[in-house]
Amino acid sequence: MLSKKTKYALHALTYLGKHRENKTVLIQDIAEEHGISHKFLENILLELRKAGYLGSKKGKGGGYYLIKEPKDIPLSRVIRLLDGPIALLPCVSLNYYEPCAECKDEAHCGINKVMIQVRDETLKILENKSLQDILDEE
Amino acid sequence: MLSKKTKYALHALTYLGKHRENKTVLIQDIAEEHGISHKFLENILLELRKAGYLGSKKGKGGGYYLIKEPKDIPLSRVIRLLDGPIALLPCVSLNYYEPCAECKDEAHCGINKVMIQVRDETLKILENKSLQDILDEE
DNA sequence: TATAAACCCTATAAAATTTATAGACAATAT
DNA sequence: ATATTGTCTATAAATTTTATAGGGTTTATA
Repeated sequence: MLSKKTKYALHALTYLGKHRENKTVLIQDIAEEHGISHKFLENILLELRKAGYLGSKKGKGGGYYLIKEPKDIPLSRVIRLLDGPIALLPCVSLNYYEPCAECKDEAHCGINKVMIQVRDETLKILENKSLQDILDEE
Repeated sequence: MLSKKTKYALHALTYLGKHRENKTVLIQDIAEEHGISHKFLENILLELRKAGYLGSKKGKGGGYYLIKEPKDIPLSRVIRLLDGPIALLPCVSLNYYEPCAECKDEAHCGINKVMIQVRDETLKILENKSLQDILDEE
């Protein structure tokens, strides 16, 4: 399951995607819309900005806005950013690889091999779904 | 990522699958093979037995053994049993459904709709990979 | 029939992670 | 000037995961 962080990130991105005509959107507005903590959301939006998905403007009249096209924000990226690996095991993660302590010989581990296949197929799904797909459904 | 519980379960199932000629296998043997806690693994094997994947025999000469064909143990089942939902959000889980607090109107939530698609495609993968596939790779 | 081996079961503790909060700081419009 | 709004880092609270503990029950076998 996705963490609340990722879930809130998706809601925030969706909200921003639906309000692209506005120059900026307040954290507060998104937080209120979904009944989530302003401060918690703040940290999430900050991460999204640092990752290059959002722009921001400080001071009165400030706020956040999307700086990428919704079609260029795949779910895989959002999940990796906030939740970490998409792979089911550390030993098959492309971006967060770590060996599994309990595995003596990764090269001959059937679990490893199968999980690589699962990872590749899962990635295909999550790379092909983007914020645009979410917006299209709203 | 899978929990250690699920990961250990997969290792145990693999071990049992590779030792089907033996009548029984000791918890201790599996635990030692992978350097994991005997007691922790005990609880996991118990769950696998209660779920109908393993049989056990008490007393001297006892132990665990597979009672299902490896091809009839899909990854989806093992993951659900030990880790819970496969769906990325509670609101799209088939087996562990719960509404999302921050979502006002599930029927018109694009995130919900897209996650249903992701769930269905993910399920296809995990239902089609079984313990047999792991064994075939060893 | 005594004994040791092995799983059964429930409870609890420890560790790690996730979720949430706090508060001082910086930029900007008016 | 002042109020507004994002920035950033630290810490606390809550939850979940991981691990341990220990007394049962069953069974083979000497």
